[in-house]
Amino acid sequence: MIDPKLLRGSAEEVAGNLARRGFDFDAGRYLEIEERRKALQVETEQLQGKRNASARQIGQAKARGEDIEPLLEAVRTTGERLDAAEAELTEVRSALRDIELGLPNLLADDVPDGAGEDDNVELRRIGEPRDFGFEPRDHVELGTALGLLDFDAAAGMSGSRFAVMRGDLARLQRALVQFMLDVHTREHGYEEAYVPYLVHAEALIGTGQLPKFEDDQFKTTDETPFYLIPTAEVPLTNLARDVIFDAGELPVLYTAHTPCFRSEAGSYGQDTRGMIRQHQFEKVELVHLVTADASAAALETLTSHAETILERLGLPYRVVSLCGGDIGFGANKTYDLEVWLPGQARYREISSCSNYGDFQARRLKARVRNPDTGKPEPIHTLNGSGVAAGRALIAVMENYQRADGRIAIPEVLKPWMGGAEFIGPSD
RNA sequence: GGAGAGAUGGCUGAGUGGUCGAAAGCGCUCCCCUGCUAAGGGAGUAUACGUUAAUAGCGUAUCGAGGGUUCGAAUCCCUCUCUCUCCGCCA
Repeated sequence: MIDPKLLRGSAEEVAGNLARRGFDFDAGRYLEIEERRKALQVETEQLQGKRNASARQIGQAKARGEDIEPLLEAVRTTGERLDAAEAELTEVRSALRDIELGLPNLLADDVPDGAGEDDNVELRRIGEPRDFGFEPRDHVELGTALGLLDFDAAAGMSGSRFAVMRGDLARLQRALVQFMLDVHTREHGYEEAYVPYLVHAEALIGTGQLPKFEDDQFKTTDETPFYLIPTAEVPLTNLARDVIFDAGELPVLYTAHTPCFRSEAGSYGQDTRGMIRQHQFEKVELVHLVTADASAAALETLTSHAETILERLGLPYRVVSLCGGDIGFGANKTYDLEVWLPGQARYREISSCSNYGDFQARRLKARVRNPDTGKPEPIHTLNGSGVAAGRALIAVMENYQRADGRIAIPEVLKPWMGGAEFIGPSD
């Protein structure tokens, strides 16, 4: 949520910033409703004050044993006027809230201009795509040939966009998760958390997935439905809900491994082959809760933590700064890490690291006490994948494949693979 | 799933219709006193919104959430959520 004070005071500037995303914010209409709200609120509060004063008088008169009937008569109309004003105020407030919840975050100044994916700016490339000396296969071919990856079985029970993994391939994904969690908790200072995978709508509103992206979520049919988390960002960031931190408590760094569930509405035909885009996938998530002045630097740190994983795995990748048109709803700035996939001969997103500024914090009422003023102020939140395990698995399969179809095991994963050198039939 | 009890400020805990945003204690902050320490005295100590140059005042709201009764609700009524105890079930 954008600071309402900023919206009121600088609606046109806000509209200008949001236009960089291709988002059309009708500042004039917003200000009109806001004016109405202000007038109604003043009126309502004056009437409440009048009513309170009268009630007090009546109480005192009654205590003195006086006749209160004339006083009651005097208040009679106040109540009706108050009810009417309150009803309209509620309506106007709700309209304002709908607008405010629908507004994406302001973009940081250094976000590149552009309309879509093609306008993203590559910042750096790390590692060289390997020269295989043979035509590299994609993960579907590799996994299926090994008998460890089975889309048909998954389709039989759950339909498309699910996969079954077996044996050493399933184990390799677990190894990736263990490796990532250990690096982040032991070397990067994160606290590991185990969190709910089913959350209420409020939690998703807090992080910005709702109300705008209802269609992307899976949810239950309960009267108050549960939503399956699309990312651990949701439960981890919600840990800060309604919290007022002392300045000394920040930064707080959380990590968690969870499955993620996405309905992938509107992505029909995209990435239908393989495990790139699934309804259910595993991810290790990183979340930072920081003070406002620290968030820009924290984005660099968080991104470097995700990069560490790719570097240790020996996977070639590049870092891209998303342009205004491609950046997510709640983020003010985003770096994507894209890993090289030999099977597709292109870089594909494996981590997205974003600074949300105070956007989520306002929705969550996540605050920090300013040590100078003593007043609570919104914290800043950041999150990034560190990294997506399903896609990391694909990347390892494709980058570590051998001519014989077996898959070498990256050095750092061997402790979790029983010391084996490769996945596949032994000779 | 069944039965019962509860939810009040940073914490403990009073408060069953009227000056209660809320006693008291603890904690915390500042000041005074005291030649260290301990003890003592005083003041302050929620959040949001509005008004405002103001983190000064003033107003409004908030005692789990939402609705209702009333001139007036922490207090009465309804619905919901959560916590605790017991029973059942269960990994």
